[in-house]
Amino acid sequence: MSGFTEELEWRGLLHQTAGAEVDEHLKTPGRVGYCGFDPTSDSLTVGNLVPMLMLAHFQRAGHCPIVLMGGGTGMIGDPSGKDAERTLMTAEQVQANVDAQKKIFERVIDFSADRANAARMVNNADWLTGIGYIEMLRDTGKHFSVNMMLQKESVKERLHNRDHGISYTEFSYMILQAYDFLHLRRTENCTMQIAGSDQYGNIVAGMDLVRRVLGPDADGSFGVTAPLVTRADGKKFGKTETGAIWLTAERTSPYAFYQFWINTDDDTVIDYLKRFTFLTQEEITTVEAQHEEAPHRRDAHRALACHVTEMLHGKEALDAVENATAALFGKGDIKSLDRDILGEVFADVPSSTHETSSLDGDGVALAELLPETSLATSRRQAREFLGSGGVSVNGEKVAADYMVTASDLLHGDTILIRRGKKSWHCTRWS
RNA sequence: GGGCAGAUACCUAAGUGGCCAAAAGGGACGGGCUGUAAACCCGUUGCGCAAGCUUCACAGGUUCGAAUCCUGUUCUGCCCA
Repeated sequence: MSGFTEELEWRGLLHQTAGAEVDEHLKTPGRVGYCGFDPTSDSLTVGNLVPMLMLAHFQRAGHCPIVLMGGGTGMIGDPSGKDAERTLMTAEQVQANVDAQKKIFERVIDFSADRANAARMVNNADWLTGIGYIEMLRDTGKHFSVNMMLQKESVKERLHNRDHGISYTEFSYMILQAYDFLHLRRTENCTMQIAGSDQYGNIVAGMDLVRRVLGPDADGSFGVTAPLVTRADGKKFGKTETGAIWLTAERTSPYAFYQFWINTDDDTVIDYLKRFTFLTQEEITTVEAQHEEAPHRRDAHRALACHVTEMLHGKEALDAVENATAALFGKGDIKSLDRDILGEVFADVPSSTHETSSLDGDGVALAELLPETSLATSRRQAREFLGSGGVSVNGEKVAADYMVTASDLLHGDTILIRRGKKSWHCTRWS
């Protein structure tokens, strides 16, 4: 086995390969492989992390990764796995999203030019938008059999779905993606396509096109897919009650991001370490042993959250998040934190502002304050939480009839309230 | 186009004149046990301190009284064409 596929294999990132003798092909360093990403948003989610990391491993194995931004195909929309027709985006929107996503890729893959196998980023809008319709039909469409296209799972599903159907536009998506592979083969000598398992059909379509156009004598082309990431409870990976987990701080704070990983199920945490970090097999074995020996220390969870957070948000953000975590969940005393640390720790926590004057005299009943925060939606609910002893002020549990007064202020302007074990809210007073 | 069935809280779903703010389960949330787990146990789950108020697709009507009966509207599913 080649270094690349072997690496993917033990990490649980290898689902299928396409093309004969992939391993043989990959024994020669400097091969070129690509993976496509959809610029339908200005960010990417943890679900996109798998193909990103596959490219990273491809690069680490000595090959040359290409990130293909689907600026052109993104204007069409892939029917795979979508139950409804996509709304089309404007060229400007797509370009803005491409620019935003590039920053994320730079965190995971090495684009620095001085490296021999530096990663490159290309945008298929550059070649797709210039092609004439007649040209496309003559040179490319010719090689596709509609009968075969109708057999594809992604198309079939939509064909049988009377409510949504599939437009001619989306039906053509496969041709465009196949064309990408051919184009990259011609211009970059790219022989490899990497993607999630749902893209297998599209990869094969691309390989077919390359073979038909370049002839059977040309060097082969290949594909590698990763399995779907699963969760212990069977729910979709990367989604929480509050929504998807994004890879940029603007959409998902580093704190929330870290929390997402640290809350990983015991049953999957080792799998995730393999898939989402660059830790070596030995390192993971060590962590696994620690985890089995003393699960309450949560070494595996911490290692996972720590590595992934550092990869995407940097060391500085990780430090801040770990400080915050220690203060919020550890033994740390909230009251003794100095002003700057406090500000940092609670930067990502929901907050609200209030009039300091209302704290004068007897102060304000906590039952009345809670509905004004993110912690309770009504007074009734607030009393419920207070009654069951689920609320703390500045880290200390309080009674149901607790009155918040000026003496609770930390550094003169902040009062921290916690509901339950994990929900924090920061009230600021002025 | 014709016929039939349905629309109840976050979801599934009971309720078919007063005892209904509305059963049950799931989910979610709080407490306990723990490891910021899992499993398990307890509790809460329209608003209000309360009297009470606003809810059962929407709009009217019958009645002392409606989620429940009547009329119309919208939407959904199924069957025939």
